[in-house]
Order: sequence, then structure tokens, then C-alpha cells
Amino acid sequence: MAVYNPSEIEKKWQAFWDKNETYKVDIDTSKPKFYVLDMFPYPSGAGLHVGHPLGYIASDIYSRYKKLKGFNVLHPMGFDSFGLPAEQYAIQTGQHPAITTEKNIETYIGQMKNIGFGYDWSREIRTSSPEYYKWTQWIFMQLFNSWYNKDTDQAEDIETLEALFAKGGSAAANAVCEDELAEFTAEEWNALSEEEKYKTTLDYRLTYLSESMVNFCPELGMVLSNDEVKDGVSERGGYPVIQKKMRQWMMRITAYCDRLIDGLENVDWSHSLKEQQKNWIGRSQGASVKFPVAESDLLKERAFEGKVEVFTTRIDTIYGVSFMVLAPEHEWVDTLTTPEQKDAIEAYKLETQKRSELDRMSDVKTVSGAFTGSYCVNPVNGEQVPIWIADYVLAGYGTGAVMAVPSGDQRDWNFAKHFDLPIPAISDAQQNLEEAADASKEGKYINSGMINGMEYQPAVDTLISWIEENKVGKGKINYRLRDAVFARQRYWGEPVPVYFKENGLPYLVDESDLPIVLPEIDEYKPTETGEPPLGRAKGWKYVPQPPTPSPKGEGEFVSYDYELSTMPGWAGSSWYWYRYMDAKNDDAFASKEALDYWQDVDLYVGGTEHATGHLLYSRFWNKFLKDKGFVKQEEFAKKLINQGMIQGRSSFVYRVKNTEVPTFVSYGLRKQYETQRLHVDVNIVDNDILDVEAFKTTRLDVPENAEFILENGQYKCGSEVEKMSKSKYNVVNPDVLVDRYGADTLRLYEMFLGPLTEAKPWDTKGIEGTSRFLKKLWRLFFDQNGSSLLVDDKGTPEELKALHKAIKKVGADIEGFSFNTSVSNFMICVNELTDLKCHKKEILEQLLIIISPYAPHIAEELWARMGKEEGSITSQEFPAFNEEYLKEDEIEYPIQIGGKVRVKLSFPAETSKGDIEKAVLANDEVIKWMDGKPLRKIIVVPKRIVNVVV
RNA sequence: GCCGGGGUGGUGGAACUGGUAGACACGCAGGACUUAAAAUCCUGUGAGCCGAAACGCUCGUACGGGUUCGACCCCCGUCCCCGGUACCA
Repeated sequence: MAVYNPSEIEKKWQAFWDKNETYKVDIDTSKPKFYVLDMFPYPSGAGLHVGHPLGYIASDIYSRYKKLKGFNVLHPMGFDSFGLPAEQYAIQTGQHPAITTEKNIETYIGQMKNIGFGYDWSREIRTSSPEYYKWTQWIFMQLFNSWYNKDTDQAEDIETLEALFAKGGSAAANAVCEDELAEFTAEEWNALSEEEKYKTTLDYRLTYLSESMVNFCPELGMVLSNDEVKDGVSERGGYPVIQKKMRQWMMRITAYCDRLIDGLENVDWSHSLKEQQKNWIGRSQGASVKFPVAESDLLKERAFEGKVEVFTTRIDTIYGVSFMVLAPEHEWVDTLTTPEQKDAIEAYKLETQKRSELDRMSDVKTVSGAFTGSYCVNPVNGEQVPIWIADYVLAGYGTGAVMAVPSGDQRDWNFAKHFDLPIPAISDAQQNLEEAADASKEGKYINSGMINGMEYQPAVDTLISWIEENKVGKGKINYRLRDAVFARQRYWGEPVPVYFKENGLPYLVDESDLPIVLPEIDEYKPTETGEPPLGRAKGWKYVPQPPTPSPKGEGEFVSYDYELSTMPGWAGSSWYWYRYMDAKNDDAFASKEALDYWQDVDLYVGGTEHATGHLLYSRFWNKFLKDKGFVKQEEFAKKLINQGMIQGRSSFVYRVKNTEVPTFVSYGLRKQYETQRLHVDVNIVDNDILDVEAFKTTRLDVPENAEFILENGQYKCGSEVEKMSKSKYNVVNPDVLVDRYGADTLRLYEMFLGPLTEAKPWDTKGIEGTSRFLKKLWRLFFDQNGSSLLVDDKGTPEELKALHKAIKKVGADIEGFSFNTSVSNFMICVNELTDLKCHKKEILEQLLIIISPYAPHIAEELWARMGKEEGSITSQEFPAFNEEYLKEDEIEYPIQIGGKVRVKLSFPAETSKGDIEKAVLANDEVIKWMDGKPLRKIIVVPKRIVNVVV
């Protein structure tokens, strides 16, 4: 083989790695561990485009580098293989999702192997395989058997809760549990039957059944979590989503709100991602206050006695309350409405119901509302204020009621203006209350009873202690985050390991019965009675072991109905990094030995789109597993890198309007015609020049006789950066590029494109640069005829300098995740060595080692061709950087400044002493300024002093 | 609106976080080799000025100010782009 032939050597080495299990890794306590994890993909039918491997390439480089640095590196890959597309495909075609999924995974693995990733494939996992979801179900069971103790601030066995009940009744538990659920004494608890006790505990568990409002998408026939709903429509498919009451399995993620926020302090994740999670959890500190409803004959008649509870972050403004507002859906609205107001309220409720979620969100300016006719009493001053309803108050946040302070809140102000309600000032800083509300915390309070004359913080403290003393409210932290719905009315997901007894209560299956395998069904749609698809599974019943004969008849055993919904998509992905540690274990999700050794993920690479979904749920489950002592670390991923999206660069042709024969005009001339812009497949466009023949033959809508108005004999296309997608004809398939240029070139180019974390457009033409680079690298070893150029001589200072510059920079670049600049540094190094005609083994050996994480195939090949043992490059050590080689071109020149400070200065070797003297003298001003200031070094370019640094 | 991140040649992007701005690459122009093409190599390439040439000069990192011997980098103000989020009380 005379010249660099990527496709040949890449196949060879990929086969070699497979055969020799080069990347298989085991526990090795003699080495420090390092765990590099990619977010595993959902294997979609479309396969990978050039944007997908970006993060995988970066993590592959990093793990290869860490290995060369002496770490025992775990770098696995698997598939998040439960999911909606396979199921929808199944509904349309009848093909079992497992088959579709299997096929797609094969494609993915093929594509990944093509790029030469160093995954330990022996650890591959699939969330849809029973061996895997056995443990997802097992974790569900652990969650079910636990409750959250606010006092010890961790999850505990449900037995500890029962112990509390037995000792102090519900009060003992409610004191340490966020929600005030039941009320009973210890005696009452102890008198309960086992079944009643069990029933009581159900509401306290970390997974619980709840009748709650859910986002229901009629089109998809399923419940969606908040992060699956974007702008009132489903993220997948964009179908309308409505609110619906449903009995659902829930996950008590809210118990972990504080720890989920606080834990962010201890992980090296991007600032913006941490902010996203914080905003999503939405912790706001304030107070909850109860406003008693003012007594009236009507309410007495209706036997109503209640207090409107509100949450506020500005308790200091409570003297400015001039009305109350309830959400139209608030449960007391009907009771509080007087007969005179009934028509207005009913009309308003109807109106808000009609307005869809979307309208309500997009139209925030229109002020609307209605008066109930009732009043409530401000507990701090006894004043009566009217109770209104308005749709700017959301039923789903806080208590669904707010105390309106028009002087301090713009929305309340707008409402007050519109309905002509009073806007009392409460601070001497509030000046233009006729114009707008003033929410600032400046100034001293006025018209404010007990806090008159105070400033913000003392006022808050005073009021909080007052309301707590008088039992009308308390300081409270409110969260935006809701508990997560943990059920989907779908087939292709993990069955929930729960069955229902005759009493209607849910019970866990026995652990020895795991996994509860997904049953076969004939159709993947909901049943006629509206049950989830699993309702179609014939004879799918839970039979407790050992089977007890059923009174029903011969050979029948007592059996129960399973839970028919399946787990949501995020279940399997919320713990998968542990499974890789011990992927084949059938006795535990991972052995203690594996968990102790691998501990947690050192580097996690993936997209930012999972900020408020996967990454939050995973942290939640991890904290739970930590509480229960199953895992070691409070946070599962020490460092997280979000790779930026690779956008497509679309090409356009310009079709002239109203022509008989379809006519296309070149980009530069398009303004002379009236044209229509059309996407054209980027694969038949080279450097903005359209392959006209290919265009005519591949596009069915373009006839053979189509005309083209050219410029300079070529058809030039327009272009624009857009999201990469099929419909825009701008998808670039990595396989095509691997075929044409080789995987190493693709790997280098994807890194060279720009900073890993930035979004950047894909532009295929630039790949020539990295392709040329690898050819140049090859030519350091072989001439055009394929004869070896290698020599045994020692490297010259220039050669060593070129090499060590690269060693230094590449090392620093990888540690700093600047993969793009390290590719530049390889290029500089190879260019310099080419200029120096350096073919010395001593130099090239080390060069290959530092390049090998980026371009493993060519590095392996050249390594072997140097006479080294095949495949041994992966077990080399990353060369140590030696400063001496870079220093050589500097001379030191001691200089005295201002008579007292004596410093040693370094200059490039080519600077002559005379030049330095002249430069120093010519820069008298600078020297004077330097006098008396701490100095570090003086930077000199030939003939000019540039600067002085400490 | 709020939160976060940005704005550097024709293009993607460098600049060790205050020290020669534009590395490296693409593209473009010119040249060498070749019957020709491909491949490869060489030269030039921010804008402008002075020059026969060399040396050199001015401007230049979205815009306007400021701090500093020195600013893409720090501070103040303005404009624009991207991501997240939103009647969250």
C-alpha cells in the first residue's frame, strides 16, 4: 500500500479491535478509575446524521486520552430503547416495537463502529430488555417502599413512618412530612387493621397513586409530563394538550427540591444548565397567609366557614391588599358567589374555559375578571376586601389564590385600574402610583400598621413572627416543580410491578417475580373501553407464589389484575449509568464491588435538551439510591459537557415564476427575475455550485428540458443555516463521509468545526482540510511510492520544539475541552515537521501517540508500520511535556530598573543584545512606569518592548 | 418581560483571560509539476496609505463612552443575535 488508504486500514483496525476486545475494561484497583459517559441515544429509524456523533467523538477522544494518561477508563454505550416512535410505527404497521427497535439498534451500532469508537461493547445495555428493566422495576419497588423524612432529610423505609404513627399519630409524621395528609392519634392508628394501616401509608410513599390534573394529549392518547409539553402542545407531534383529572402513579420528586438545588453547587456543570434546573424547580421564599372569609348570612346559610390561603413572596406588602383574587377553577368559587353575582361569575368561568391554554398564555395583556360578591378579612388589620376571580391567577401554582397588592405588583395594578379598585400606597418610595406599580423594596413603610417606618427586612421579620404567633400563617417556601407523573397509557414501556387486590389497593409484586415481562398483545392501541394497550393482554394476571387454588374452579389459581399503564420514557434512563458498571449482573443492578470501584460518572457528555427532564430525574433517583445506601455519591455526574447542536447549511435554487419550461436562475442573477426559492439537496451541491445534471435526474419535479440561467458557466446556489432535517434537504450522513474521506478525517473535522459546546453550522467543504492533514501525516512516514522515509536519528532542537509545543498544547486543550484548537495544533506540528523534513522515529512515535485519541485508525496503522507491536499504541503513555525544548530559543537578560528593582528578562533568541538595549532605552517611559511596581516578566518582540507583566 | 450565553476578515474560528488581534482551516487569486485532469507543492489574501523596492504608517474585534503605559478581554450605556422561561403571586 503506497498511499494513505483510509477505508482499507479503518476496516482492518475496527476488526482488530473487535477481535482483540481492545476496549474491554475490567475493575483494576491498581489504577485510578475514570468514567466517561455519553447520553445514550434513542435508536430512531432515521439513523445518525453528522450532528449526532459530535459528543460521542469528543467523549471518545477524552477517554482514549485518559487511558493514555494511566487511568482505567470505563466508556460504554447502550440504547434508550423504549419510546414512542417504535410504538406509533407498530400501531400503523402491526410490527412489534421490539423488532423495529432491534433493527434500528443494529443500524446505530454499525454506524458507530464505522466511526471507530472505543466503546466496551460487552457492557452494552438496552432499557427495553427484561434483564435491564428488571432493575428499573426493582427501583420502582424501592421507591414505593419509602417515604421522605424532612427531619432527617432523606428517604427512609416505610416502617420508620409506621413507627412514628404508632408513637405519635399523624402529627408526628406530618411534622416531618411536607403535606398535611390524614389526622389521627397514635391510639387510632394502633386500632387500625393492617389493611387500613397500609392504605394510610400509600399517600406518604415516594411513589403514590393520585387523582390529579394531568396533561393529557387526546391525539397521542397519553399523559405527558410538564417537560413533554411545549407551549400548550405536545413536544412530539405538536398536538393539543388538555388538562384532565386522572388517577395516576406519581413520583414524589418535590421531596428532593432543596437537595436538587443545593447539589448543583457541587457539580461542574455549565452555569446556564444549573440556572435552567434552578428555574425549573422554582424555589421561592415567602409566606402563606390565611384570610378568613367575612361572615355573611348567605355563607351561614350555606354552612361555609373557611379561610382563603394565599402564598406571597412579599408579606411586607400585606397592608396594601385591596382585594383578593381566586383562580376561576378554585374550589370555593361557587360557594362564595352571591346570587346577585352568579350570572357574571358563571359567564366569566365559561369564558375562561373556552379560551384554550394557548390563548391564555399568548394573550396576557387583556385584563378580565369578575366579582364574587363575598369579602374576606385581612388578618393584620381586620379590613374587609372583595374577593374576585380572574384568569391571571393560576389554579396550578401555590394555592390558586393571591392577595392583590396593586401598589406593589403590576398585574394587580392593571386589574385594579381596570375595575376601578383602590391602589393604596404602602411605602414612602412609591411615587407614581397613578402610572404604574412600584415593586421595589426601597423606602420606609407607610399606612402599614405594625411596620410603619420600617425598612424591608425588619418588616418581613416582624410580620412573619406576628402571623406565626397569631396562627394566621407562616413562613413558607414554594416550588414551581410538581410531582412527576409516572405512568403512560402506552404499550412500549416498562410494566409497573404492581397488582390490585379486591380491596382496590395496589400491592407490589414479589421481588422474586421480577422482571414482570411486557406481555404480547395483538394490537398496540388502547382498548375499546379506554384502557391502556396492556388491557389487551390475554391472561396476563399476577399469581402470587406459591399459587393458591381459586374457589372459582378446577386448576385455577388466585390471580390479580396488573397495573395496566407502563412507566414513562425517563424511567429507564434515570439510573442506566450504574448498569454499565456491571451490565450482566442478575442478582443486583450492579455488584457492590463494581459500585465501590466506579462510583460515579467523571465526565458526562450530552445535549442541553435534557436539562429539565432526564438530568433532573436522574439526579432525583440517584439521591434516593444514595439515601437507601445502594450507591455512594449524592450526585451521579461530576462534570457535564453539553455539546452544541450542529446545524445544517441548506442550499437553494431559484425558480423563475410563470415560465412554461421550468427555469432556474443562478444566485447572483436572481434579483433580475421574480423567483421562488426552493431547497435543494446539499449532497448535489459542491461549494455552492449545483451539479445541474444530478439535479435534473434526482428531482422528479424537474424535467429533462428544464432551463438554467448560469453565471460564469455555473449554477450558483444560495444558502442559509437551519436546523438539520430531512425536509430541508440538508442532512449529511456520516457514512457517506466515512466512505469518501475515512472515519479519522470525519472525527478530526467534527472537532475542528468549532468549540464543542457552541452551536455551529455543518459545512462539508471544510473537511478537505483535515483530509489533507492526514495525508501529510502519512507522508512523514512514506514517500509517494510508499517507500519508508523513517530514520533512527535523534531529533534536532527544532524538531523537538515542534513536537513538544504540540504535546503541551494538545494536553492542555483536551483537559480544557478545546478539541478544536488541538486539531489546529496537530496541523501546525505536522506542517513544521514537514518543513524540517523530519522522518525520525523518535519524534514520530510520540506524535502518533498524541494523535491517536483523535485519529485512532491511522495512528494504529503507522504505529504498526514502525515495527511496533500491533495494537500496543492504546497502552502507551501520553508523552510528558518537557519545557526545556521550548525554552531553548530564549535568552535571559538581567536588567536594572529605577535603581532598585532587578529583574531577569527573557527574549526570543533571534533578538540581539543591541536590539534589547535599544528597545529598553527607547522605551524610557515604560521603564519609568515600571519603577516601583511589582514585575513578573517583560515581553519583548524584536526591536520593541511590548509590555511588562508581574 | 425575566434568566443565561454571545457579537472578531468572504466563511468556520484562534488569541495562554489585560500584553505583536486574525493562529489553524475553508474559500479566493496567482504560480509550479502534468499532453490534460486529479492529486501535490509554493506565493498572496482585514481595510487603507506611502513608495520602484525594502523599511514603514493609519484605521480595525457590533455601537458610544470610561479605566489602564497597554483593552476582543475589565466598567457604564446602547443596538442586535441565540438558548431557556413566563400572568409563578
